[in-house]
Amino acid sequence: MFFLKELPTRETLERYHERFPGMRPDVVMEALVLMKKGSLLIRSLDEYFTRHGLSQLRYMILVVIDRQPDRDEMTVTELAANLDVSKPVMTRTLKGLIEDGFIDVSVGADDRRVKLVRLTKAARDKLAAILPGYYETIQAAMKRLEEDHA
Amino acid sequence: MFFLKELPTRETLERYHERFPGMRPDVVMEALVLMKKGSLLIRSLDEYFTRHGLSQLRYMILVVIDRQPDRDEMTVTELAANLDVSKPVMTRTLKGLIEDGFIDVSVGADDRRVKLVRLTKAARDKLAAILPGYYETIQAAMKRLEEDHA
DNA sequence: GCAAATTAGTTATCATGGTAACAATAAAAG
DNA sequence: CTTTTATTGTTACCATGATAACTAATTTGC
Repeated sequence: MFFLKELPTRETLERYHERFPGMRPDVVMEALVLMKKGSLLIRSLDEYFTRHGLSQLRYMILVVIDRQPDRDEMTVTELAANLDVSKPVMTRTLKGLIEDGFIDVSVGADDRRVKLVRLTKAARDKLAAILPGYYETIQAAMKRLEEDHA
Repeated sequence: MFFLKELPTRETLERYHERFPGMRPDVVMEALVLMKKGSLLIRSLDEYFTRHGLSQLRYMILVVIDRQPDRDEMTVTELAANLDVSKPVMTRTLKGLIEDGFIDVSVGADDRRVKLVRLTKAARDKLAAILPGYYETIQAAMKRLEEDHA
């Protein structure tokens, strides 16, 4: 999450440039805008997911398993790597998805350490139901960003 | 935080466009890139702050109080509003800053409900020590983004 | 073929975001 | 003035990210 309701103005950054000559106002400004816009977008999506009993990560897990071209199951480690979260977070989040009936788990046939994670029909239905609103939410948030940050 | 190590390709989004005609691939693509870039930037900065015994929010609190043109103190509510976090989070974070000797607190003279939050010399020193590396970190992260995401 | 090293996943604990409900104080309504 | 309403900041608790340390299973090296 990035905060700062009001970013520093370009003038303020120019003034800082005198104290810190290595600081490039245009690059820093761009970075601040990026962080702020990204955070606002993420916040909009989080709200949308929460309203539908999911979260960014819970949703992404379902999508990533669903979008695989060849297989219909993934391991915990694969999911963690694909979604760039730690394995303990993945374990905990999957536990919730199992409890909610979105995921089935089986033990790997040849490697009994691995857990194979697969979507239930409920998950595929959920995804289909949620996707249009997901895109709408993104597009509405992007429009707001353009208007505000213009 | 936004995840997804690999964003969907434009082609994948075009294909989704057939199933969800309301979805505009260019807008969604731009949003995904924004969230990802913003998250990576925030992550870089978080690491930098952690290495220096701070956090995004702890740092921002110090900066925001320091950057005020006319006053040298702020209330808890003002800080929470300026930094777009809830008041309980502000209370807890200030507590840590007080323990670390970065902040002094006094009770409002005319309104005894408010707490006036002021920087110590240690905080101003910390800010001066940390700012150059803060800008370097941002600029290095931006460079990485340009290279990777080119 | 067995000991050592590696890997998959979990548990325990911390950090840091949120909301709900509260006490103390101030402001508004009568 | 006194009662009601609103505001400030806190406490208690939940959600979701992280790391460290663990168990169980597999692989590697001799």
